[in-house]
Formats: sequence, C-alpha cells, structure tokens
Amino acid sequence: MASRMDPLSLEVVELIGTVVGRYYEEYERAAAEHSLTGAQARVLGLLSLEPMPMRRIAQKLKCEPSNVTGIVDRLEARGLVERRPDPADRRVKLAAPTPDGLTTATALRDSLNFAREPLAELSADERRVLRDLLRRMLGS
Amino acid sequence: MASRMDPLSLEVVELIGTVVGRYYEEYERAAAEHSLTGAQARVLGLLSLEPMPMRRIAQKLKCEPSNVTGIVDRLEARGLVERRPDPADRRVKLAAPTPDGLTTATALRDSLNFAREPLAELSADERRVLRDLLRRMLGS
DNA sequence: CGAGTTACTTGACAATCTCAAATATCTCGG
DNA sequence: CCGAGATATTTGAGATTGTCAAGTAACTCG
Repeated sequence: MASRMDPLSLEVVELIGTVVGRYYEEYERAAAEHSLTGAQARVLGLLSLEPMPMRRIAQKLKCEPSNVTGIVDRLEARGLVERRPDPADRRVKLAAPTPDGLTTATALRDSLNFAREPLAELSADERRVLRDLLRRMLGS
Repeated sequence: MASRMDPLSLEVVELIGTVVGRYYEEYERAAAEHSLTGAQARVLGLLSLEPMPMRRIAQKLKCEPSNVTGIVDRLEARGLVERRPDPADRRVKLAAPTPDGLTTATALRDSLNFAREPLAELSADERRVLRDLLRRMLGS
C-alpha cells in the first residue's frame, strides 16, 4: 500500500509530482508562445528528430493512430509538417517537418526554460549526483 | 539559448522529461483503473485533502472556472463528489468528496505505483540526497 | 440604496482522445 | 498467381477537456 510508504519516499514522490506539474506548465506555455497546443508541439518535436510513419507517432504518444491524423492535419494546414509517401510501402505516410516546421521546433526547444531556472540552483557536482540518481531510478 | 546548455544539464533535463512521461502515464493508468479521467482524478484527489470552492479548484488546476463546472458535474453524477452551500457566502459552492469519493481517492493513491518501483532502486541515503536536491531545485 | 465586483453556470466552439467501420495495400500459404 | 487475412491510414460519432463571452445571483462598500 502506498499509504504505508515511509515518509521520506512519500516526500520524494510529492516533490516529483511538483516537478511534473511545473514541467507540463512550462511546456504548454512554450507551445502556446508559438500558437501550438501541447500535443502539436510534441508531435512536431518528435518529427524534428526524425520523420516517421503516422503509426509510429501514435506509438510514441501512446494514443490511437486515428488521433494522430487530426493532429498532423492541423500541423500540415499550418505548413509545419508534410505527408510524404513511403517508397517501400504505399500504405504508409511519412510525416516530416517542413523547413518552417524545423525552425519552429528549434525555437520551441530554445524557449523551454524549464531547465535553466531550476537547475541554476545546483552546482555542477550536484547536477552530476542528480543525474546519476535519476538514471538509476529510471533503470537506464 | 537552451542549445548552448552544457551537456550535463541537457542530460538532466532529458531525464526529467522521461520522469514526467512515466509519471503521467502511470497517473492516467491509475485513474482509468477507477474509470476516471486524469482531470477527474486530479480534482477528486484535491478535494479528498480538503473541500473547497469551485473557484479554488480552478486556481489549483490553472484553468477557467467554467471548466471545473463540467468536471465536478461528472464526478457528482457518479456520486463521488457533492456541492454544498458555503454558509458564509451564498454565491460559493463548496465541492466535497462523498464517503464513496473518499474511498475512491484513497484507492487511487494506493494504486499509484510510480513511487514504489523506481524509488526501490535507491537506498534511504540516496533518497535523502534526491529529496534535498529536488527541494533546492524547486526552491522550497 | 445602488454601482461595481465576485462566484458560478451556460452555451458555443476548438482540440484531443477513443472506438468502430471503410479503404487501400501488403503478405503469405496453397 | 490468387485470395484470405493482416496492416496503415482515414473517417465519423461521441465523450471529455479546455477557452471565451454572457448571464444570474449574491456580496461589498461608499
């Protein structure tokens, strides 16, 4: 039972919850700055790393493929993304960022302030410790 | 520019992004287990700590009060929450969990496994260090 | 008392999400 | 090679979440 967790672990979970809240808030703010919704920003960010089929976007977002159709539709309508045929399989449509989309994706990454402000509180040594603890927590 | 951030900070941000993703996933899963949406689970969780006016729920969720109306409507329709008059101000409606709502909120907290699994990797000492780093990062 | 503010709801609309069904294409056994 | 079944995407219906503007009721204060 979570209610039997020790107070220390409970506090850590509480703190992580706060981090999650701030991160999301910051992400939505950065997306809105570019007139994008959070979902649109996430898809554009994904595609800026590597074009991919609609289905794979759905897997990354953990949602139904039919949902991705609408999100990519809106990004395409704004000229940030385009659908290309997959030469190897005519069923597949590869979503890829346009030059405009790439620019927006980069600007979006740069305006995601979350990192700077909170991490500035920590020294390099502390950041290393934090990195190692997070790595172990995530089992990487 | 975020792109000029040092590699260490970039990695920490990346790791935090992963934590955020897993936490959200886990939260939605736990909510769905009780046939609740994420938003409904968040409101029920809030109210289980302390009944509060609609307006304050909106402030906590950082959304418009009109949005809260619908979410509380659905929780009320399921008998998990009730609206009570505020004796001090007849404009205000206090949302409070029913006994059923409290039970569900507790079950929800207990089924939120996020904490256990990842934190189990860390010793008590390490958890203390993590707590202190997160506290400082969040400026509490 | 009355003007202005505050709390909540309602209605219209957009975006996100799910599910079921339709279409086009691929794959593989026979 | 052909046809059955699987796969990729889209479409359409419907629920939920979110915004904004307008409406109603109740409070506050000069």
